[in-house]
Amino acid sequence: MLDETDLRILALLQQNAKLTIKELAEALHLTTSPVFERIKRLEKEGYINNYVALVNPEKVGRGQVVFCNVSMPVYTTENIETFEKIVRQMPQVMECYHLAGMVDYQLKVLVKDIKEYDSFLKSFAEIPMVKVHSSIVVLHDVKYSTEVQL
Amino acid sequence: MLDETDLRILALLQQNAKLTIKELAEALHLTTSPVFERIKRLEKEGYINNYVALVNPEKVGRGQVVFCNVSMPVYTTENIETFEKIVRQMPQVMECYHLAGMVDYQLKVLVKDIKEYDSFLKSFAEIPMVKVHSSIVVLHDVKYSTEVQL
DNA sequence: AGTGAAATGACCCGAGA
DNA sequence: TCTCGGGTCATTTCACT
Repeated sequence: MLDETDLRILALLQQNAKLTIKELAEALHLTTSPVFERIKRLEKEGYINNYVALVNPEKVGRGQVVFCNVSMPVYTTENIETFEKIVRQMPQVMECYHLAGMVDYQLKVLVKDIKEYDSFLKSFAEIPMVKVHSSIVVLHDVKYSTEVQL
Repeated sequence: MLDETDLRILALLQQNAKLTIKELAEALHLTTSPVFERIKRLEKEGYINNYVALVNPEKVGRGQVVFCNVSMPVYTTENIETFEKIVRQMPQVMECYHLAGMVDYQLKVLVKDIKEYDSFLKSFAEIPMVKVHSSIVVLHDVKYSTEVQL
């Protein structure tokens, strides 16, 4: 599937998507054509999902992270589907995972401050199939990376 | 600080960093020069941290997410600094937050499977100032977004 | 799978409103 | 701050190895 060159391309583009094909080619001791074709292949085959700009949450007033743990008392396929669809549409929810634990879901929510989290929770309480179990406030971010180990 | 045009540029680049300045200019009914200058300003002033390729974790054998909750029994500045430095260097740890809760830290760990998480935990156990409190296995990902609400 | 070259198009920087 | 125009450089394709 992937050879050493592909992995190196992925590693470099995960760190900096603005690298030019020429720069990548130099780093890999190749010309631009094979690098170009490999990138297109990695995109087409789904190794690269997307290229994005990472915005500093603090600078745009979304510096507070809160984890929201919710449980689903009536655990049906329909409830699961409906809830997950709603969550995917909530812009404050950056991440959501279905857990094998005491609570069913964990949501990572990005807000301006605790006051804004309070109003988020109120709107969240309208969703009938889940119950908020607990909220955990983040004191500070230690690490945030989008770079998958290869 | 930021006007409506800046916010629209940030929103678009968060969704797709491969948009050309020309495409952005068309979307905003401007010419390329002001768009170019605004982007440079947003980068220089720290609104845009980075441009990255998002790699599909499943495709490269890192499809299993596990949350690792750890506590720090001896809570000193030195222990905090040392631990956070170690964590930032661990490639399996994608995210780490200092919490205001029952446990002191939550780590989001990306591994191939539970077997690999087991070996991660063993190496983690060598770190003297923390104690693994619990591990929560993810059944499936519901949402993962890097797009901050503007 | 790779090279090298050539056309197309994007980026970037002036001058000017 | 914006528009316009042009020089420079990157991307993309193609013929060949």
